[in-house]
Order: sequence, then structure tokens, then C-alpha cells
Amino acid sequence: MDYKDLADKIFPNAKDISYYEEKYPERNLKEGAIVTRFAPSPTGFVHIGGLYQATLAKKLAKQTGGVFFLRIEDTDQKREVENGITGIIDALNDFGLTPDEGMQNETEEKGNYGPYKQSLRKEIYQAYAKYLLAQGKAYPCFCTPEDLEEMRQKQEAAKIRPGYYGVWAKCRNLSVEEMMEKIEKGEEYIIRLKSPGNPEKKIKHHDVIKGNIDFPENDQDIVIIKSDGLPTYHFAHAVDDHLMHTTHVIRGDEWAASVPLHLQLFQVLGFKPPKYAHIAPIMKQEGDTKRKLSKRKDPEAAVSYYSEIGVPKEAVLEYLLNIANSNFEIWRKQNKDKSVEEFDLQLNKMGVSGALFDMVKLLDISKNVISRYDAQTVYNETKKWASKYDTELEKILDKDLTYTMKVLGMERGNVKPRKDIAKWSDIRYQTAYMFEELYEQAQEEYEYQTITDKKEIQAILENYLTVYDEQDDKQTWFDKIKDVAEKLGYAREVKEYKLNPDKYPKGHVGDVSTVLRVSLTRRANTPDLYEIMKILGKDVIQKRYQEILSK
RNA sequence: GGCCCCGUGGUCAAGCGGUUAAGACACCGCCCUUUCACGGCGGAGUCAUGGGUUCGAUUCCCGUCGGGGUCACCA
Repeated sequence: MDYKDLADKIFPNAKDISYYEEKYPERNLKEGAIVTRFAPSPTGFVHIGGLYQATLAKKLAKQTGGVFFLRIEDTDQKREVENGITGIIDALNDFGLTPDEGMQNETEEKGNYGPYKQSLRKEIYQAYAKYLLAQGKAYPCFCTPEDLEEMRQKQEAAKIRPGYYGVWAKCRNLSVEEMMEKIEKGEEYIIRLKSPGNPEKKIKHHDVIKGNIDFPENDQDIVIIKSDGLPTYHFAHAVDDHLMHTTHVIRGDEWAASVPLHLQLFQVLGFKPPKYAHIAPIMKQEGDTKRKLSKRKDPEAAVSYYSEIGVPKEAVLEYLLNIANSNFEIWRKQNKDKSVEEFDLQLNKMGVSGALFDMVKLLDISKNVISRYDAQTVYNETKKWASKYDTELEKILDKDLTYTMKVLGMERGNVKPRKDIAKWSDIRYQTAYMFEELYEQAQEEYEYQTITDKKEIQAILENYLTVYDEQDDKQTWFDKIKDVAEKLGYAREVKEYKLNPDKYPKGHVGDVSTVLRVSLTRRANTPDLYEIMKILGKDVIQKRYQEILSK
């Protein structure tokens, strides 16, 4: 009896690996093409860190004429969530990160290297496990969880390195006969790798992001096939990325420590290892320590959060790209109108330690992104957002489209466009005074600035109303305001006032127009008043001023 | 604790043996302007620390301190 018999005993139906090797041939891509993937567990939740990885992966594949695919890692059935795959695919699509291959929805997939869902690849993993078993490079382990726990405690008490290795690996030295016998008896078992490593020796590894790292060799006989017949992450990673011909594994740096194991797995299996790019996580400051952005504690960890508050996808992507390659913002400054597609991302320019997530910076990028949009785009995006999160606003915007477009187009498309909208949810507040419904329901407190006397305010409004003519061009319009100012004893020109403030105790024309502004909008800060009045129209202006006059 | 990685202003960061140590966000001031925003100009603020190596260290080496990661039949 030998290992071959043992392998047949354990996996009698598994195919020879040559079948899979032929079935999944080398990809026919040009030199330098990067094949990479996003490989999440189907929890439905997409973390900003996951989006970050996917963004980089997709971008790199695209830049090099390679392939970006989506593989679902559902080997831990305890973590399974209903419709988890859909959630991931939707998020990816939302951000324009549609994979070239892989799962398309809960059950369907696209591409020649599938299945792209690990639970469907069980027989493939078993074929490779059998291959290892037959060579004596893997073995069944009959230790129970209790045995392992006991072992761990002993190791801990003795203050030695924990794990299943060397003399602690009880089952590795069982004879084939003994193993057969236990199997016959129906003892439960899992399959472990018989690690050939020696921790006294170092392996050299070059990480695409982190550079050269030396690790001790792995000597842990890690589990490759669990008792449910499914592989562990490590084994699935080696088999899948080999068969799917991944050239670059882009993943979070919590995996960096597993590199010795993974390299060993590739070596034992006779595979060519991929390049690894370990990405530093996005962090959050908590007290005086940093930690990874947490799904449970931080709403901003979920990509859905950005959709909810209405930050354009493009802004999130630009922010992520900026964290990845800090020269991105220089590029952006020089190429204001180009698509991010044209930016050349470089993995080796990435930072090696985790950056603190900066919402303020994100919002600033978002302001810039939105400032580049035309009114139509702003409308489209706001409507898309509002239809989900603010249907009242949606209705208001759709009531009179021509009018809405005018409002959203205010000071837009200029050389120096306004940058006061960071997210679609800001629209409601920023344009409140332009829509009667919003204006009326927002009974916010408002303050006049320099001129606060009620009589004085009324005098200004009254005078203004008598001269106001909708047809006036901007110059005429403002000249009339100057006239009013002068008539009521204010300085006609601000400059004049600044020269001789004593001559004008009441103030200047700027103060007068502030009264006009605040009376009309309840805001001290607005875009150009002339434009606002133009769009609002005579009736609304009169109505709002009369209301104040009648008080 | 073992192993691995990291340590430039409040944040993101350029830098790779000789620099007045870029830039962006935030902050402050001024200018522009009928307000705000935009824009322009200016300001404050950083090489964790101690030893080496060197004519010269933010850059190279070692220690210390600090931070992060990892040590599952989870990924």
C-alpha cells in the first residue's frame, strides 16, 4: 500500500490534474498584460477597501490590455449571505468596475476559466489535493478540534511557537496503513499539506508594492481541504490563480504574512507563482491609535454610504486613485478635462503604510468633480440620487425642467465655476431659495448683516421695487441699486466708502445689496444676485419683498 | 510573545547622500468682488529618537521608542 492507494481511497472520483491543465490553457494575451481579480466573500457588503482593490485591479488590467475578473470566495459557508453576490456585482457596476470575466449575478457567469465561484470548484480542488496526496506531499489528519486545542495550550504554556508543525504534527508521520485503517474505521479527517519548509531558512520575496521582504520558510502543515470537502483560502488561492492564470494578486496586506505559505503551495503544486501586490489598508483615527476602517463602527466604510449621501462615484474613484498614487492630483490639475482612464497608475508608487481616511479631502475632490459637470449632468445625477433618497426634491426638480436647468446652471461652465456642491444631498440646501416649495418650508432663521433696522430695510426694498425692471441688463440693474443707495445716504461705491468711511455712517452700496440678497434668499451667501433675480422673475421677487414690507 | 512591515507638518505626501525639504486638503492673513464661492498672493507648521558610516545625513547601518499586520477546519 502506498500514497497512491491512499489518494484513491480518499478521492476515488477525482480527475487527473492534466484534465484541468488542458481545460484552462494559457491566456492568449500580449506581453505585459496583467491578469488580475477581485475575490471577495459574498457578504453583500462592499468595503471601501475592497473597492480600492477592485479599482486598482481593474485599472491595471485595462492599462495593460489584460483581464480583470471577479471570483467569489464562498468556501466558508457559515458566512454565506443571501444575495451576497448581487450586492457585490451591483457595487462594482455602480463604480464602473465591471469585470471582464466572472460572476454576472447569483448564478450566471462569463468567461472560459470558470466556475468563478469557489463552492462550484470543489472537484477541482480535490483533484489537486489528490495529486498532492498521491505524492505524499499532503496527508489526512485525524486530530480533532479538541486535540488541536490541547496542543495549542501546551505550546502556549511552554512558550513555543503555536501550530501544527514538526514534532507537533502528529498525523504527518502516520504510516499509510495506519491512515487507511483510521479511514476504514470512519474517523473524521481533513487534508493537510506536508510542509517541506524549514523556518531556519529564509525565503526572498519581492512584493510589487512593498518591495523586498524576507520571511522564514513556512513549516506549518496547514489545512488544505476542510472537513466539508471545501478548500481553505490558501489552497483555493493557489489552485484558482494558477488555473485562471492570474499574473498579479492584488489584495489587502493582511495577507502579506501568508506569502511564504502561498509560495510554498505553488512550489509544491508545481505552479508558477503570481506577482503579489499587498495594499495597505485605509485607516481611521480612533483616540490616539489607528485602525482599519470598520464595517461595524464606521458608516464610511461601506461603499453604499457614498451613494446615500450623494457623492459622485467619480469623486470616490478619484479619491482612491489619489491615495494610491499621490501624483494623481498633479496629473488631474494638468489634465482637467481628461478622463481618469488616461491616468497611468503605477503600483510601485503606492504607499506602503495605511493612509488615514480623509472625508474632508474626499469632499473637496467631489466639489471639483462636480464643478466640472454641466447643468444637464448635475440634473441627471441629482435626479438619480433624489429618486432614491429624496423623492420630494425629485418632484420639485421635475416640475419645470427648463427652470431647473437654469438654476442648476448658475455660474456653471465659467472659467472659474462655483465649487459649493460636494454631494447631491447639498442641492436641496444650496438651491432652496430658488424653489418656492423649498423656500416656504425652510423657515430658517436669517440675519441681515450691517443693516438691521427694520425701517431701513423696508425703505431699501420699497425704493428698489419702484426702480426694478426685469428687462435691465446687469449694468443698468446695478446702477439702479447704486441710485437707491445714494438716495438713502449710503456710499454709491464701495471704494469711495473705504476711502472716507466717516462720510458714510450708514454704509455703502454693498450693504444695500446685501439687504436685497438676504430679503430675497434668506442667505448672506449666494451666487450672483442678478442671475438669481433673472431666474426667479419679477413675481417672486415682488412677492417676497412685499411680505417683508407688510410686516 | 515570535515573525513581517512602517515612522517627513493636523491629514495625504514628493524626496532615494549636498534641496531655501515640492505639492494637495485643512487652518490663518491679504487681494479680487455688491455677498459667498472661485481665483491670485502670502503665512504658520514636518524629517520619532540615540548612536554610528561619511567632508556632509531626511536619505545608508544599528539600537530604542512608537504605530500597523499576522500567527484558525475565516477569508
